[in-house]
Formats: sequence, structure tokens, C-alpha cells
Amino acid sequence: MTNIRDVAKIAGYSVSTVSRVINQQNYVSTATRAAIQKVVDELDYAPNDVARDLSRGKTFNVGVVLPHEDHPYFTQLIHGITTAAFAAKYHVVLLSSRYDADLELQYLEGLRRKAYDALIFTSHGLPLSQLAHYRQYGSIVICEHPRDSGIPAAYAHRRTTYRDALIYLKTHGYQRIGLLMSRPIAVSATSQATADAYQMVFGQRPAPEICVTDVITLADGERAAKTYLKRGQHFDAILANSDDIAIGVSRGYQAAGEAVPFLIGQEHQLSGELVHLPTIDHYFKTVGERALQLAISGEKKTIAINSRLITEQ
Amino acid sequence: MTNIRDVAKIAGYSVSTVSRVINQQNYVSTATRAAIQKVVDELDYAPNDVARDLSRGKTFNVGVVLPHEDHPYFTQLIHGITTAAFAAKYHVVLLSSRYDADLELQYLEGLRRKAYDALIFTSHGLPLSQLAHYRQYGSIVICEHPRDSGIPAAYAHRRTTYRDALIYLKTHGYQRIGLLMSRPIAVSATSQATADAYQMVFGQRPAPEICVTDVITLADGERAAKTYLKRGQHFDAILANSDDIAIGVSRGYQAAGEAVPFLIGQEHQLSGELVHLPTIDHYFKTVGERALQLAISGEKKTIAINSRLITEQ
DNA sequence: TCTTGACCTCGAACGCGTTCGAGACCGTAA
DNA sequence: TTACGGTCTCGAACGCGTTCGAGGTCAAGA
Repeated sequence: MTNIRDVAKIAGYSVSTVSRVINQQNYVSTATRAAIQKVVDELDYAPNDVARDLSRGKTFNVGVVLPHEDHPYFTQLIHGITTAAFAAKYHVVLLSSRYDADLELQYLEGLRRKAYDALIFTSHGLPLSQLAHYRQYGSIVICEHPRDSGIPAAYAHRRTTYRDALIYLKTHGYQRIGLLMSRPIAVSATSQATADAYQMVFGQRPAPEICVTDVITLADGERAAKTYLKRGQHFDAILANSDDIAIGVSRGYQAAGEAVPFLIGQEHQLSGELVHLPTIDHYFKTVGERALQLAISGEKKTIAINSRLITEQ
Repeated sequence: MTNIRDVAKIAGYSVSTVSRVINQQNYVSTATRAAIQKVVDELDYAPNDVARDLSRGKTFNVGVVLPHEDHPYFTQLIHGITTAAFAAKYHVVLLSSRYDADLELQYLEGLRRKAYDALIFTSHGLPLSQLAHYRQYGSIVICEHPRDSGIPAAYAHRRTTYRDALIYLKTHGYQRIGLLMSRPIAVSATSQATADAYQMVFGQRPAPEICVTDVITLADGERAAKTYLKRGQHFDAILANSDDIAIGVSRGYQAAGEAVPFLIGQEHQLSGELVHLPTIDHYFKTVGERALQLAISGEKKTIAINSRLITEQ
């Protein structure tokens, strides 16, 4: 493999002059530039990006930690992140975590080892304090409310919209509400926002038995419906954590020959549109764009993107 | 930032011995290992991944070129790729292309400049011959039939299943078939497979007027239906290029108050399942896994994954 | 005429981990 | 006792581009 020293030697100039030619910098005479360019072309020389990254001390890589690849939240977020990364000439490195603490730690170590300039956690299993500890090694951005961690964040401002949704249900006469969540309230900011909104509207924390957690897919929605039925619980309405999941819930009730509660979905997915399901759009693409911008600028900001309740579609 | 030389100096050992300790290699006495480890811990030293990549001449990065992030084909493929990459301890770098030739060239140059060990093209705008030219700089894998390019490939074997689908239509009495495609037959292997299957079943190439191209989203499907209606063309059945798109077609006809032709979708999406749409599953996750394995092993193979026609769901 | 300041080019140090060849030491088999 | 082989450690070269300080040239302004 030919390197910059080969080019310099053959062209009869110093390495630094060659470097200035390939980086299109000033202070190279036209003749010299042409002579060096000729050798570069003849030798089919291209600078080594890894060496360049090493000497510049920067990789232009942003690691994106995501628990699943096939969930709409992450898909939309990734779309926003890659769009913004592309515009800023950064590279997006996908890091699967499955909420595994060891893996997340490995990725944080990657930041320490300079594999990435910045890390975006679309979600996380480790405590925020541990993420915060790694900020000394590089920029870290999370996609949820940072609490008291001080970590820069871009996230969907869910609570207000969840409140809107629950108020909507209440004013339409739905009193007994079931809540579906991807993760337990104790560990998930999203689930907390749901619980907080519930408290605002109904004056108390949601009882544990009205919440079903670990609901991710349509099949989980179906399972949740069966769980409710098996327990003999009755609900007027259910706030599902995605449109697909709401569809699953609907199927679960139908399969059991029971009346389907009123449903509200989330994510504004095609499936919900098909059955005219009320939903909440969190604008995750925008969240992703903002997260990436924070990550590369190093700004210590918190950006909340407003969600929207969509009751007619 | 502390480096391996600092550790060596403070520990009183040579750099190579320290290297052997942090890489858990043999030929270090227990006492030495402990002494060095102590200094490593005290200094909070972590090796620099970029320097390591440079000296090893390998990055463990695989670039994945994809035209869109929000299309099910790519989402499923990415899922397979990240799954396999994770298992092999490789990193997936997402490269948006929008079929832009300049961008694709930039990514190929990235291979030449050692930014990636390998490149997977989930789709491409550049001619295969140009991709083939860059194989001298690193492993390249495509996700379609490689024709005579010799490029290693993992792809969905579509033609046979398209034939099955068209035979299914023919035997059920549907004679006049419309074909929806994401890209023109001239540039897309997928569209070619559709046309080839059509010829096998109906004995002739599909007439240009029965094909609508640039159909990517549900809205495009709706538009395609309107195009057909505007032209006064009648079809007994339409082979759409995704379930979502088929739904769009259905809407287009319904909005115009016209009878909806029999529809077959693709990708086995949730939307199709909801309306019991016949579909074709291409197993793109598997394709992605195989593509990544080819990319990192450097094997010069072509792997075709069989698709499946699903007529009852 | 002297100074100042672009302009051009060079050499060497720097960023940092890996690896190979060599040397020293010790135990065991011949 | 000589040899061979394994263990342990070191120094230096290597992978490769960037950048800073220095030095030389030349023209314009004082």
C-alpha cells in the first residue's frame, strides 16, 4: 500500500508539502501542486482515514446505542439521526444493546477509547449517573428527560400529551383506564411520564394492576389483553404504547369474544391510520436530528420536542 | 490523555510488556502483570482504538450503503446485518445514499481509504462494474444477483416466487396484471426479476404501460392507482411491491369509487396482515445476516435466499 | 536601503498501539 | 556437560497523516 512518504519521495517534495496538496491547503505553488498531483494519480494514492483520525484526534463517528432495531421508536429516531449526521459529515455507528448493562458499558468504554467522538443513547439500562460519569471522555446525549444527571438530552415531551390523551378519555366518559408500557415505571422515563400524567388527571398514581409492562410488539398487545381478561379486570379504555400494539390488544379482545375497550395508540403508525385509531405522534425523527446536533456540537442543552394527540384520522 | 508509554514508564516496564498485559497475552510473569495492571488502574488508562486500528490495519467497521432508512426492505436488512455484526464483533456504519452516484462513490473511496473493512450495498445507483473495480480495496457485497460482475452477493431469490405469484393469479383467472416497482426495469434487478417472471408466465415482456415505477410509499401506491384510472386501463390484479403500497392502491381505487383489483403485496408487513392480503415474504433479515457474513469472511460466494408466497393469513 | 510580511518548502516531532528480533535466564533431556 | 526449548522482557521499527517551528526567497512599503 502506498503512503504519503512514497508520494513525497517520488515527487521529490517533503511529506508536509504533499499533505498540503491532498488537503487543498494554501502555500503550495501551482507547479508543485501539479507535480505532486501527478504522482498521486500515478500511484493511485489515497490517504488512510484511520491514520488521519489518529493524528487529528477525531473520528467523526457517533455511536448510537439502541435496544432494538425493529421498533418504530428507534426506526424513526435513527432516521432523524442519520439525516442530521449526513448533513454534518459524521458517521453513524449502530450499537445494539438489548438493555444489557455489560454491552452498554462496553459502548461507554468505546467512547473512552476514542472509538467514537460522541454517543447517543436512544434508551438505556444503566443508571444515568453511570452514563454521566463517562461524559469526561466525550459527548453523551440521551433521548429522555435527564433528571438531575446534567446529561444533554433531546426527547419527546410526552407528559403533557399523555395528559391531553387522558383528559380526552376522561371527558368522553372513560373512567377505568389500562396502561401498556414497554418497561417498568421504576426504570423508564417514558413509563414515568405516563404515570405522572395519570396522576395529574385522576389524582393518584396508577395502580400496579392496571399497568402491563414489557409490551413491545403486536403479539405483546394481544397477550396484554388476555392478561387483563384472565384477571377479570374491566377497562373502558386502554392507552397503548404504539398503534401496532393497540391493534394487538383489539385482536386479543376479539379473539376472546369480548368487547374491545376504546383504544389510543402511539407513534402514528400506518396500522393505526388504517383503522382510524386515535394516536400520539412524538415526532421522533425531529428528536433524532436534535440529538445528533447536540452530540456533535457538545452543547449542554436539553431539548424537549412537543408531541401531539391525534384524535381524528 | 495518558498513553501506553506513560504506563510503561511509571510501571518501570517496556511498552511491549504493557501491551501484552492489556491484550491478555502470554509471556508475562504474574508479578509483572499485577504491577502493570495496578498502574493501568491508577492512571485510568484505556488503549486508543484508533491507534490500535491503525497498527493492526483493520477497523472492524462494515459500511452499509442504503438509499432510504424508512423502507421495510432496508429496515429488515439492517436488522439482520446488525445482528450478525454484533455476533462477530464488527461495527455497522450507516451510509445514506439516496441512489446518488457521488455519494456512493464517496463511500467506495472510504473503502479505499481504509475507513471500512468492507462495504455492503443494500442497493446501488452506480453500475456493478464500478463497484467491482473497488473490490481491490476491500470486501464488497451486494444484495442482489451479481450478474457477470463477480461481486459476492446475498439476496432474495425473487424470480421464482414472483413466478409463483403470477401463476397463482393466472390460475385464479386474473389475466390483466398491473406491476408496481420501486425503480425502472433497466436499472433494478428487482424490477427485472418481476419482468422475467412475467415473461415466464405470460410469454412476453410486460408492456411498459402496465408498469408503474418510483413506487416506494403508501402514497405512491395511491398515486399509481390514480394513474391507471386516469389512463383508462383496467386490471384484474396488481402485484404491488409492498403490503403498505398495496393498501395505498386499494385506497386509490376506493377514493375514485372504483372496484379494487385483486392485490398481492410484498414484505409480509403488519398492514397486509390486518386486511388478509396475500403477500411475499423475502426473509430480508436472513439476507442481511448472510450479507454481513460474506462481507467479513471475504468469501467469494453468491447466496440466494428463497422467498415465499403467502396466500392465506 | 532596510524592514516587513506574504509565500513556499522542509524536517522532525507527534498521535499511539503492535509486533518482530534479540537477548537473558532457567530447567530438562541427552 | 552441552543443548535445546520455553519463559520473560526489551528496544526499535512500523503503520501513516498532521502540524509546528524554522529558514529561505522575493516584492512592496518606509
